[in-house]
Order: sequence, then C-alpha cells, then structure tokens
Amino acid sequence: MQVSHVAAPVRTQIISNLRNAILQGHFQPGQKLVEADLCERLGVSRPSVREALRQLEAEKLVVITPFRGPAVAKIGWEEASEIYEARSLLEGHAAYLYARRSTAEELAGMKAALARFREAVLRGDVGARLTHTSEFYSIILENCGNAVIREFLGVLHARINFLRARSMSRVGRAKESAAEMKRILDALRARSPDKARQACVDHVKRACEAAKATFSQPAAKALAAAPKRKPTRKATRER
Amino acid sequence: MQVSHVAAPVRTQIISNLRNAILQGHFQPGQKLVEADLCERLGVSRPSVREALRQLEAEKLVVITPFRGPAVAKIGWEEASEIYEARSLLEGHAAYLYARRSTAEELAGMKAALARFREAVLRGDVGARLTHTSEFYSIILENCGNAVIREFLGVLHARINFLRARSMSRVGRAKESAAEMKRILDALRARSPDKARQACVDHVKRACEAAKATFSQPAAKALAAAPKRKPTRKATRER
DNA sequence: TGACTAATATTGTAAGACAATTTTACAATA
DNA sequence: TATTGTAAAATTGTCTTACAATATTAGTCA
Repeated sequence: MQVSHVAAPVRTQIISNLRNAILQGHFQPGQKLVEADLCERLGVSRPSVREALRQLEAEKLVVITPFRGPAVAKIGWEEASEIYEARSLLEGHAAYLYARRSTAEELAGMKAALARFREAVLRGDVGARLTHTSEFYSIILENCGNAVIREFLGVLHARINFLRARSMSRVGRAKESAAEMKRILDALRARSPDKARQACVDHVKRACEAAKATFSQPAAKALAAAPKRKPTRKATRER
Repeated sequence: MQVSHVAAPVRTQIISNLRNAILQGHFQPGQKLVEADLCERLGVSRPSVREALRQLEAEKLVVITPFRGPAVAKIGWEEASEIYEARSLLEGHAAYLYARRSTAEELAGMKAALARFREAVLRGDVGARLTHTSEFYSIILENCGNAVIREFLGVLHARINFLRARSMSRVGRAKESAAEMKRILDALRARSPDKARQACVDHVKRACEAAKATFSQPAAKALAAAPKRKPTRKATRER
C-alpha cells in the first residue's frame, strides 16, 4: 500500500523550480520566459506552466505583458530603494516583536549561524554568506509571532535577492554585515525590543547603501554592451 | 466565442469580477468556489478561471486545497490581529512619508472625502462609509512615494475588508473613526510626520479593537444558519 | 442505526486547436 | 545604403476535450 503521499501537485513543483531558478540567477532579469520552452524543459503542459507563472507574477518575480508573455522581473534602483524601506520597517518590527519571545535555543542557533557566516566570509564563499544570513534572519522571522510580516519579508527578500548577492560579494561589506548581525543578536540577548529594532533598521540601511553602490557599476557593462542604437531593426532583440 | 478587440484579457476581467464579488460579500468566507460553476456564471473556460483563482490565492483572498478546490478565504481573529498589526506599521509609515509630500489640492481632497464620510455616517449608509474611508486613505497611499508599501496595504485592506464593513456598521465606531481621520488630516496639514504616523497608528488600533469586538457576535448567525446537521459519518466538513 | 462500498462530482493535468498579436524577415523604394 | 511597408513566423490568449486522481455523496447491507 502506498504511503499517504500528500502528493505535491505538479504545479507546486513548477513554481519551486522556476522560483529557485530565478533566485539562483539561472535566468537573467528581463529575460523572456517562453511558455513552450518551459513546458519542454520541465516536461509539463502549458496550462500548468501558465498557472505557475501567474503565481510568480503575483510574487513580482515575473512580469507578464499581454501578448508579449512572461519575463523575469527587472528591478531598478528606485524600486529597490522602496523595497529596502519597507524591509527596514518590517524587519525592524519583527526583531522588536521577537526580542520578547526569544528562547535560549533559538539564540544559540543564531549565534551558530553567525559563526558560520563569519567562516564563509573568511573562506570567501559568497553563496554560503547568503545561506547563513538567511538562517540567522529566519529564526527571527519564524518566531516573531506575526505570519503576515514574515510572508511579506519573504517576498521582499526574494525580490532583492540578486542585490543581496551582489552587495554581499563586495569586499568590506560582508565583514560590516557580521558586526551588524552581532549587534542584533546582542540586543535580542538583552531582550531589548527597541535596541533590536534599531539594530535591524541600521543593518538594512547599511545593506541598502551597499546595494546602491552596486547600481553604479553595472551601468558600465550595459553601456559597453549597447554601442548606441544600431540602425538595423534587430537591435530590439534583447528582452 | 466573443472577441474583444481591446487589450483587456479575459483573465483580468475574471480576476476583477471574482475579487469584487468576494470583497462585496457576494461569496461568504469559507464558501467553496466550484470551477465549473464559475465557468458557467462568467462564460469563460476552466483554464482561464483557474489562472484567475491562482492569482486570488496569491492575494490570500482564496484558499486552494489540493483536490478539494478553491474556497473564499476565511479569517480568524488571530490572523486578523496580525494583519492589523502589519497595517498599523505600514499605514503609519505611509502617513509619515506623506506628511512631507502633501499638496494643498490633495489635502482639500481628503477634507472633502472626510466630509462625505461624515455625511454617510449621518445617513447611516454603511457602504458609503467604506467608500469614502478608502478615498481618504488612497490619497495618502497613492502619494506616499512608496509603491511597495502601497501595494501591501492594498492587499491587507482587501483581506480584512469584511471586518471593516462589520465594525464600521457599529453605532459608535463610525463617529469615532471620523474624529481619528480628522486628527490624521490635521497632522498632515501641520506637515508633522511623527504626529501623522501616531495618528494613523492610533486609528488602526481603534479599528482593530472595534473589529475584535465583532468576533464574538457572528456565532449567532452561524448557529441559526445550520439547523440540519446529520451526525452521520464524520460530521460534514466545515466549509 | 451504523459502517462499508459503489457511484458521482470535482479537481489536476495533458493535448490539441485557433484567433489575436507581436516579432522577425524580406522586399520595395528613394 | 538606409528607410519603410508588408508578409511570414513565432508566441500568447483562450477554448475544447479528455482522462486519471481524489473527494464527496448515495446506497447497500448487516
């Protein structure tokens, strides 16, 4: 007899697959996602793919333009700035709430995550830095007692994931980041909601500034790759 | 079938229709939404309906359980409480941001909306109260300068819409609400971000308390509406 | 009456079809 | 050569049909 397989619907897997692919940068921002290609690549039908794309659109990871189809969401500095602002507000409040609810085990878990983060910084492992930062934060979010805030932050983190990766790979940033996380942890240990909020807000502010700095660099690449408008019409092939 | 020349995808209309129907209470919370019924009622195909339902699920207005299908989201006090908390945070910040950006025209518009709200209170028109409250708030949200916060608040408002309707119909509440809105407007006129934030937070807090009070009442209706219950089998599943 | 089984309803997914629209390719022209 | 207009191809939006998987309901039997 088959184990009561809670049978993850195909659609769910498609969503996970696509979301991970986008978050891990396998698709470039702005890249067009052709439905037929996705069907073939994932081995599923078009209705399933379309339903999954709807959900990702609602998460703002995908933008769907009528008759032009879905594309990976592309984010500009202005929008990123707004996301950082909302994140600061929500993350600060999550820490505020969590400061009164933290347990010794959880704080130990955060300490361990922070240690692994520091180790990853020394190793120069950018991917691990993100992983352990997420571990650190998820303990706060999972236990802050407000699922609505948690989910919003999950969506926001996903949307600026690539920015976090970019800024975290900057030399000085990771070390700064570790110090800021330490400050958050200290505030939580002290069970001081206001200090925890402030530490989080400061951390996000710094992260925001680091991300902003990365918005000046890529322009060089963009300019280099676009030697002014080419007269022939096939110049619009991008996207 | 019918062809629409305009760029208004059928799916978009379905989403609007269903969302409005839910917000206006034409479907009860917890009510099951049978795909075939929706197809017939809206005159569209099942794939289109399913795509629309996916989006509404992402907005948390609809809950889809595997093999049991979609149902109008039902919200308990605990979740509502979390929503009010997030709303307080975000709405307060929106007002904080807006206090520095408000224009004379916009403030006049808010004054007018508040006047219409007061009028609706006197008339006893509950529907108009909600309409004009939304007008009042939308001026803040549309111009606060942060689209991310604006959209989050739009989603939150939709999720607790029925609560707002319930609490706003309580006798004393509407009048209180008018006074609180006046206080927000005064703070904005004074261009005081902190006062505006505080006024908003207080307003949401009061609204939250009013909503909480309505969570004890509705049991009466539920009892009256379920006269025939067969004890056979597992008591018919809650819908 | 109460429990078990069959029938029915509904959802999950696939495949195919076709109109609407955009994109690309190509040809005509100055 | 460069520009512009048109035709072909590609892609999306939508519908229809189909069928397996699961849940719900009805009916049967003690």
